[in-house]
Amino acid sequence: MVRSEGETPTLDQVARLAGVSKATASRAVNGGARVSPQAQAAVDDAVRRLGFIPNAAARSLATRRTGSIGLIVPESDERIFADPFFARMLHVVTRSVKAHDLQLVLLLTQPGKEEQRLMRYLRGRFVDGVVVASHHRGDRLAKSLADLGLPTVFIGSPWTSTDRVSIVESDGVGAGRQAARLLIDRGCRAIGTIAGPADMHAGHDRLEGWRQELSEAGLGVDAVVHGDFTEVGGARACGVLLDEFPGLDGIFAASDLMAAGAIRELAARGRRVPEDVALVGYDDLGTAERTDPPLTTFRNPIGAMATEAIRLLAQWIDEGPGEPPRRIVFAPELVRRASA
Amino acid sequence: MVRSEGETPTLDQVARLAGVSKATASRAVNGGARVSPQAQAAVDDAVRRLGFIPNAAARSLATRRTGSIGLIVPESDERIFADPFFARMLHVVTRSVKAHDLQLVLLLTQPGKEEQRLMRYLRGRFVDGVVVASHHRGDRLAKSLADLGLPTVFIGSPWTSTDRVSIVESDGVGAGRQAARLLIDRGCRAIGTIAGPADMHAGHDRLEGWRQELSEAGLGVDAVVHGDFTEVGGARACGVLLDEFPGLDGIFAASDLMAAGAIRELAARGRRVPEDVALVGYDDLGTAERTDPPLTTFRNPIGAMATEAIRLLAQWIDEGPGEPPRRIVFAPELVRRASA
DNA sequence: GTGATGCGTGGAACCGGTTCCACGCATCGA
DNA sequence: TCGATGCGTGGAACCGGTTCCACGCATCAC
Repeated sequence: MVRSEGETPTLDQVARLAGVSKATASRAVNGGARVSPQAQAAVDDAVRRLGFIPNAAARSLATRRTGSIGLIVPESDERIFADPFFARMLHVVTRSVKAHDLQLVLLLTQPGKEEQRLMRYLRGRFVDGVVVASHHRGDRLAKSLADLGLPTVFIGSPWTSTDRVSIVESDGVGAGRQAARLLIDRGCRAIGTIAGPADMHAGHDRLEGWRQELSEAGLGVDAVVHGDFTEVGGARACGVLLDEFPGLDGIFAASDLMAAGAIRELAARGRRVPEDVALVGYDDLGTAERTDPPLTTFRNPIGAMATEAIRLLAQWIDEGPGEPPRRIVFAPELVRRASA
Repeated sequence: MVRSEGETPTLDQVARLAGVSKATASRAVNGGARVSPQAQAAVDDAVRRLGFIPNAAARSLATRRTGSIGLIVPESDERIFADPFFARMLHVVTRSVKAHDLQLVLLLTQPGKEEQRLMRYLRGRFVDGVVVASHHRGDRLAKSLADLGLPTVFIGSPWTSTDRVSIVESDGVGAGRQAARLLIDRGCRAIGTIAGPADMHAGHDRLEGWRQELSEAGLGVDAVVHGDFTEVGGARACGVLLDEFPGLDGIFAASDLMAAGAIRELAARGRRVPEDVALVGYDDLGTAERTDPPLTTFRNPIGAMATEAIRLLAQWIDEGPGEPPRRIVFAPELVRRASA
């Protein structure tokens, strides 16, 4: 390289070395529409010789684009790391973001807390848009983001419904119904559920579907305990459930991690799965195959949701929201194993 | 707010509304050195009324600062999520970065792969500096970053040693020595080790210390198997070790996760811990307390290292590297529990 | 009363790109 | 031969801030 140490070459230098104007150099660097082959070659050569990389800030300032998007996860980091849901999510998002040639900025925030700080960051236009995963009831995030006019896609429906953000979600109600139906069909008559946190849609919807199906079948819907999507919480919830409803013969847990906890608790109390109590989980992210017995569960379409979310966001950034913002629903797929 | 929807107010508008020049408005917005109380008040008021937030790109362009730093983790995402090391690291880094009023950009890359893409990003000056955690032998990262002139702090020593990056590390050799000494002192005479990956300093150093201490004590140093820092890998390594050296009465595992695997394998073979085989781990990030028996281990000073790394980096960004870049070593602390 | 000092201020240059627009030139159909 | 067309090009404005510097004015010591 020609340039001296430490100095970052500018487009001006490239242009001069290539013997063209800054304008032409800029065009050549960006794909080269309306640039003659000779000019293109000269610029390419100069870029190589100088080791030129466009300055991000300057480019952002002119184009009003940063080329990066934020992933907001309003969740404590303990949960983020404990729950395979997020690992899987991050994995897919990372890959998908690369495919669109974007940079991912991970924005971890405690739910509800530090919203000021986050919004200040977003107002500074550090990112072109955001994906929000794991929304909680109290959060005013959806409205704040919409007010900001920032392209936004939620994975999982936000509580404060607004028609100014796009949403990608899975059919939790349908899964809840299917789970209940499956337990009913195998002969269970006293069916309980370990629901997710009441302040999250994922918890709410699966519970709602379970309720609907049982009600229509004329069965009781009182055996409900809310867990926190962790294994320990699942075990505890299962204990509470069994104390109150000793005759339970079927349980739907809103996540595999909680189901795994339930299995432990059931084993500790000498109840066999599925002979004494049939168990259905939700997620199918590895955990379900490793429990004993392996869990009958629903495959959470995280991959599809995350991919679609990034696609929608990229499209929105490029072409506008496409009136009105979209809402896309994926159906979780039942995976039968031994637990029910 | 006065402004119309969707339009972002600029400093120019603030200045006009406050009846001062752009220059004065800028000074007032940034802490207000050399600004009269009246001007300050007028600007503050205008900022509030317009809802002004400085445009990040423009500010970056002028100041040559972005206010964000990158955390590079050259590791597959499975490991990142499986190993509590990273969870803890990310937790501390996040908090520490906030304290310095910086924004964290998480840069996950496969070790060795995609270096082109990463370096292109970094050359674009999206971040003011980087912290690198978990460096592998093959990576040319240290040299590339140094060549770039980007403020860089490694957590854990890089292989390609260069004096142009700062390093924060823990004393792995010392820990290895202490572990060996402890096993010798409790009477072990056939001591093996499940080392970390040979391509990582964390693996190499702890092994080296173990070797030194045993050699000086006149004991054999042949019982070495390399694991991959995972639980499954630890169990497998332990199996190999026991097959080759059935008389083993002490093992030093370079991570608690691998030690946990070793406990499982030992149990499966009917060997009691610590009666038949004494076991020392490394990390003490929760895993060690939950094994049966609880592990004697070393507290990996991740919190201290991460905090110090961010502090060094922030200082470097503000005041230059402070000839020459620093190297800081923390001593892991022995935590005695039941396994040895 | 005078010159030195210092503070608050605004004009203007600057950071490093992108893009509008006008212009010159070659090509083409009539 | 002439005017219309279109392509490649460069000058210059622009994105939205920060900061250098010169200037006016009040204060102060002598």
